[in-house]
Amino acid sequence: MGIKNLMKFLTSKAPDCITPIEIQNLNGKTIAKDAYISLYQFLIATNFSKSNKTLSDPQGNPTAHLIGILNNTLTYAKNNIQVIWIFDGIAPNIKQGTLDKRNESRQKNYEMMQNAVKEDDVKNINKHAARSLYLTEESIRDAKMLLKYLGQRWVDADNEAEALCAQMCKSGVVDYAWSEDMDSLAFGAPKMLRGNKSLTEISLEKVLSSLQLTHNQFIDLCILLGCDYCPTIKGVGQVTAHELILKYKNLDSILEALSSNPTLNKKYTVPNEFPYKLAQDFFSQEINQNPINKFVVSPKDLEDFLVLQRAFSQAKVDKYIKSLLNYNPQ
DNA sequence: ACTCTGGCTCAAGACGAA
DNA sequence: CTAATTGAGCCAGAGT
DNA sequence: TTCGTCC
Repeated sequence: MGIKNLMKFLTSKAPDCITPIEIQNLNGKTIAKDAYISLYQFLIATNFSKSNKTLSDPQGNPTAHLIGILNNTLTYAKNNIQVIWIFDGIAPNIKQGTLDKRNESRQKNYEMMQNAVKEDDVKNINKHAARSLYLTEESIRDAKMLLKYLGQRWVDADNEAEALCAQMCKSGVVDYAWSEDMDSLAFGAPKMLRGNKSLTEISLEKVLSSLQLTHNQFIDLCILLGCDYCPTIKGVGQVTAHELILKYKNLDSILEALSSNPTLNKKYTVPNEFPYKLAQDFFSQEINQNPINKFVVSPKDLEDFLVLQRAFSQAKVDKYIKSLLNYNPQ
């Protein structure tokens, strides 16, 4: 996932492009937020790392991600920040192998959990429950429904949410692309945000000026470091990758140099399958901007859904709605 | 001496009562 | 046989 | 600041 070691590399080679930012300083700003990454964080943090207990309603529908959305929305509303949640569409072919593998592993873990349940093996139940965690269609539907009732905005991306976040930031629809994945920079987001409670801002302009690279050269650097869409050249890590690009200007020339220079060729071995052009195209493609779904707060729907259908405490939901309306007058 | 790699370990969200 | 997350940080070890 | 709870 993401660009391998990019954060580490930037921390050492371009420290001034990374700045901690207080949420108060985002007052009036708009953010495109990668929804799946957030929802997974909520699910995993709540279900996996702590008690291994799943938060759900009596019917077994997960609710951890809904709690996350509620807290998140209120925090942003308090600070006068507009969020547009971006949902992933169809995964690109280039990534399908990884996804299949993940799904298979989840499925297996789910079966193992069922077995553990039969044998009343608590330790294994927890273990495999955690590893079979995934966002179901129903969970996503719930999440979108909740965002709707909360008066939030969301967009379905055709493909990678990450890419659309970056595109929206590039085209000025939003001020920031929020993601944990450093791919956003490769996709060209001028400003990205990471983190939840303690936020970090990363400026693409500063990245490029510190590293003395154009954006296309930066994309080449990301490919050399390692991304989801292309293997890496063995022997080339962060330092060498940067040096090679500064010296040869682009990936084409680097490969040319490697193949024509026996010494270099021996040192750095390019894999047989090295579809770097596909990766380059992928990072620099124009993304279709799908329509933004926009809604208004609906206290009644919120109560029906959360209290009646998902077993949230009436008192908490009331309190929540009250403060949301307070910060977000209709 | 510098760089890359692999193996290891740890934490993983938000709130609020105490 | 075989089903065990992801990433980040840190350190030892190997390659140049 | 820590720790239990959120459903």
